[in-house]
Amino acid sequence: MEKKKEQKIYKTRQRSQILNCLIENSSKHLTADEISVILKEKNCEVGKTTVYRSLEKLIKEGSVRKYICEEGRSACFQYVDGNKNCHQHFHLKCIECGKLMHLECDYLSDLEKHIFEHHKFIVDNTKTVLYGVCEECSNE
Amino acid sequence: MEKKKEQKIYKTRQRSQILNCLIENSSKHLTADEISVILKEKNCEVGKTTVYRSLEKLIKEGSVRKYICEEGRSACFQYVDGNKNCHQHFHLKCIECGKLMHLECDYLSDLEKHIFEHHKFIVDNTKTVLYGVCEECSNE
DNA sequence: TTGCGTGCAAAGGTTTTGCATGGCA
DNA sequence: TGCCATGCAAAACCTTTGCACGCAA
Repeated sequence: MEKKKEQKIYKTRQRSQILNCLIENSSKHLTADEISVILKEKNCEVGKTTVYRSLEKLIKEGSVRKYICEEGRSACFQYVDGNKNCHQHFHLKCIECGKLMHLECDYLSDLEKHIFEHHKFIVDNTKTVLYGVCEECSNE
Repeated sequence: MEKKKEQKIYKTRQRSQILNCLIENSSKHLTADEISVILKEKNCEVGKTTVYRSLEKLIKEGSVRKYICEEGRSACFQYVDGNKNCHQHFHLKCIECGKLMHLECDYLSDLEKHIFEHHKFIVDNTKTVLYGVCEECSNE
């Protein structure tokens, strides 16, 4: 059966601190390890296993997204506010400095439409990151 | 010194078989492990270490590209014919069936231009893959 | 003969799993 | 009290590195 039995979700110190950390850093992609380090610095130590398991649940809930980052050695996570329509924009990530940019732009919304209409492909910008070099880094 | 001394490249059985394998599968993204398995099935066993080291050199030469794939557990590699201008197109990858599509399309070349002009970001479509769902999979 | 290439074994790094214990409801 | 959550340790993966030997030129 596809039906997975509803599981109750308990509210715990660890889970709220992980979520807080993601919210405070919602302009960035964080790795599981970075989350763990940030929390440790705040004296809110949380085991790595717990970080991974909490992220998994948050992803299922839809409040966090998982990205595959440039170096591919580790995944990155980012909070997305379910209320803001973060589905409507793309992300650019600089391969030099790691900066992440959210791109709100009509042209890009058209892109999705174009690809769907002309190439019959439904782009999922939840999973898509455009890699390249940002302005500052390209000035070097 | 930045100057790295020119290294001679030897022609070996392993290296040609790896390259052949990539060429024969140039419509797909292959992981290092998949390459190793394909070669084993052809009775051309090549050590994994060698696969990784050869890929590294092919990437430097520019005849192979490395992508970060969806599941993020392993990198994917793909042969690119230096003569065809593979820099001019994007790749779409279906997250359901794994199919990879090459998108030759003026609209998309404009995309790069747009992002550069309006957002000051140089997209590297060598590293960029658009994820989503292909036509066949979306019919299910 | 020279020095790059190969492959085994081991190391390194990230993520997952098993299991006993902790803690929310 | 019932169950989910936590965290340690260990396993599972992917990739890189060290080293001795193989082999192209």
